[in-house]
Amino acid sequence: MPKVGMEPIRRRQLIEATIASMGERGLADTTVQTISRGAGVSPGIIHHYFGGKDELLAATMRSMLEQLRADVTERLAAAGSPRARLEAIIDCNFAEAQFDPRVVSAWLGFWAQSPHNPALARLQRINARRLHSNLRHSLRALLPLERAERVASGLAAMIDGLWLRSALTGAMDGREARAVALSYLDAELNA
Amino acid sequence: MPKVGMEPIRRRQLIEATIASMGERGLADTTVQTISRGAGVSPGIIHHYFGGKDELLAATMRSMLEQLRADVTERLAAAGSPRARLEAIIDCNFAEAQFDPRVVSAWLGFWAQSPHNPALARLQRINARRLHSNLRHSLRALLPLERAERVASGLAAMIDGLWLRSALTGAMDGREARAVALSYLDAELNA
Amino acid sequence: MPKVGMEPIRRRQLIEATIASMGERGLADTTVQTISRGAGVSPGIIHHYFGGKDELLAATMRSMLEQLRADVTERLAAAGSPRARLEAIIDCNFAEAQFDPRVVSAWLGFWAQSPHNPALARLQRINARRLHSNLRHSLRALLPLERAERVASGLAAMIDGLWLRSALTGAMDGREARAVALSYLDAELNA
Amino acid sequence: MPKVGMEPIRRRQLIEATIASMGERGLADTTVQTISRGAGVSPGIIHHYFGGKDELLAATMRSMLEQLRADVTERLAAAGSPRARLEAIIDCNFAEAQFDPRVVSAWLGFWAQSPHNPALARLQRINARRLHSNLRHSLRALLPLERAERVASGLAAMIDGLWLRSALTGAMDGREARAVALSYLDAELNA
DNA sequence: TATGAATGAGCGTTCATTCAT
DNA sequence: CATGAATGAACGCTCATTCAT
Repeated sequence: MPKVGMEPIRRRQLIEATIASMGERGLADTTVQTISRGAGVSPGIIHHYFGGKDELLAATMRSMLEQLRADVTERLAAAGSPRARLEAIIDCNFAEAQFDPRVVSAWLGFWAQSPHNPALARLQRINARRLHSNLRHSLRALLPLERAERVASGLAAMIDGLWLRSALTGAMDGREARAVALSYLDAELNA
Repeated sequence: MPKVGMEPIRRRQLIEATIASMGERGLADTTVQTISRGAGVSPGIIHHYFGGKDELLAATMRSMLEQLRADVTERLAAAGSPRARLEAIIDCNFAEAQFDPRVVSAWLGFWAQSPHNPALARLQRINARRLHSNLRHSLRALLPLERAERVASGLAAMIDGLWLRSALTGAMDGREARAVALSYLDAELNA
Repeated sequence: MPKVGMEPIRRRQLIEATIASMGERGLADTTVQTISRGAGVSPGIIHHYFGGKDELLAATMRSMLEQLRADVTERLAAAGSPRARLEAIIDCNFAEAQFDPRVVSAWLGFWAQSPHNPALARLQRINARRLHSNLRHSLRALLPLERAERVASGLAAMIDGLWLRSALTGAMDGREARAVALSYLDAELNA
Repeated sequence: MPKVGMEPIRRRQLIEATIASMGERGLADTTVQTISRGAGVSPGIIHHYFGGKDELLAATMRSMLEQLRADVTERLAAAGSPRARLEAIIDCNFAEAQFDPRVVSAWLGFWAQSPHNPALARLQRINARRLHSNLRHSLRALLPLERAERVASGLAAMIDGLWLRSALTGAMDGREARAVALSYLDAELNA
């Protein structure tokens, strides 16, 4: 019998190595070699388990999205009020795991590539819609429709923007980002 | 009989072609060939005028930053109050020229690359600081120090985030983005 | 409890799958994977039973030659005259099993490879000699030496050429090929 | 001004090197490296002038076909009778240049690959039709329709078969091949 | 000033083969 | 007896860069 059950282990290893390489070098300089070397395996294994580099990149993005989605779902279930739900969403997006510089840098690479790669664009669109829809749903209980829409767009943009600036400047951690976003939310709710 | 005075013309041509290629294909698929073909010149000319691809990319980013900086400077000079200055900054960032999808997409590429390219990182840092500093300076006249800092960070993040989402989803134009940002500003000023 | 007596079954399976793959894809695109998938077994099994791809290819060619040789031997034994013997040789070479497009296409691949592969070249040479010798032996009873040699060469070339054109154009079946070859034979015998 | 007029020189160089490599190693072991090394240029040049290996292979086959076609056209123009025309066709196919072992070996590679490569198949089909049509046209003046068809098929097959056996066994030169083919022709004409 | 021919390192991918199970 | 995970060399190809003209 062959060595069995390696598939999920190898897939996880390779996805982690992809995030690490994107964080260190950026997407442009992330090659099959840098990934496989980082995972301690041979380059050929990527094609064995993912069929090619593109599919590994898509799987990596899917994995990152899924982790975020699972976090949000769990925290939303425990939230008792619209305000608490909004706070939960913000908290999840700025949780330490999501604010890991390597993860944020990987996001940045996917963002830049997605307008030119249908598979990534699709994932990106799904995520953007989910964030906006989650925000709008909770805001609807607290604000009139039009303002709820606007604040949902603003909060979504601010979340992405805070991530972005953290990737670019490194001059902000999750706690600060959270404070800025909550300050915005409260200002709009109290306006 | 050599043509003289071609340098500024060629440099501008090549920078425009770089933005166009980055908008159409993304940074990853922008090559010396796509740029030179877009400019209607030979690949060798890039090295003649810029020394190499990297320097052309940096020059392109510099050019985009300079256009934005010039815009802001001009508009700030005409603004009579702190509130008007803040509005001018927001207006400039969401002016039509800055919101051109090709330009936004080029920005996205530079953002993704800059953590791994010192020349781009330097330019990016200067721009981020200028935006933050401009915002903070005007906000200081309207808010206490700590809140001014926080709102400056929030507004800067929101501006970048709105650009980002416009590049990724195309579902927002400059006018809407401006409204969202101004709504945030007013909410914080009135809080 | 190991399965015993699998060897001849597996070897036959793999040889059949090799012919099928060469017929469908050509030798150049026939890989250990296409063969093993076609046989419904794992790639490793080829090395278990044949030691490697090259030896499987040689075994496949040997198998095809042997089938032809056995056919010819049987038909020659039943032939009562030199003319009948020549007809038997032609018949065997254009029998339906030999004219199967997959088989002809496999032959074509071996022909192209054999000048650069000693094992295949050896098999090819043995076969070419056997055909020529069988033809010459029967022709010697009907023609003077020099003409017998020449017609043997001509018939051998025509047999291979008719196979070849059937592989390349598919515009000829065994019956037609047989008629062309017999027409040649009779023309030379009656000249 | 750039080094100019290199294109036809380089294309010819690379086509010659392709034939040489196919003759020495066979199509299967002919790589971009073996070709470019044989031509004394860098591997990248193949993509510069031909776009890729496949197009170089097709251009090589085209070049070989064109040489044969030009030969035949010239010789046919000088032939005064149907018999002389047939002889001219046979002569051209067994001319020394066409019987060069490297050229014959290259043909063999193309034959084996053409059923699986539309571009090669098209060229091969055109050539097969031209040969058959040339033969039939001249034979029509000497034989009834049905026999003319049959002998055309037979002669075409024999020409290919003699080439093939010369590639496989090396035991025949153009002069002998010519004699065998003419013997067949005369036998059929006198039958 | 400008060309485009030419290079060669490095890319993603394929594949025959090995081997622990 | 049989698997399929894993390797690593070699493939076709891309691309920034150089340079003779």
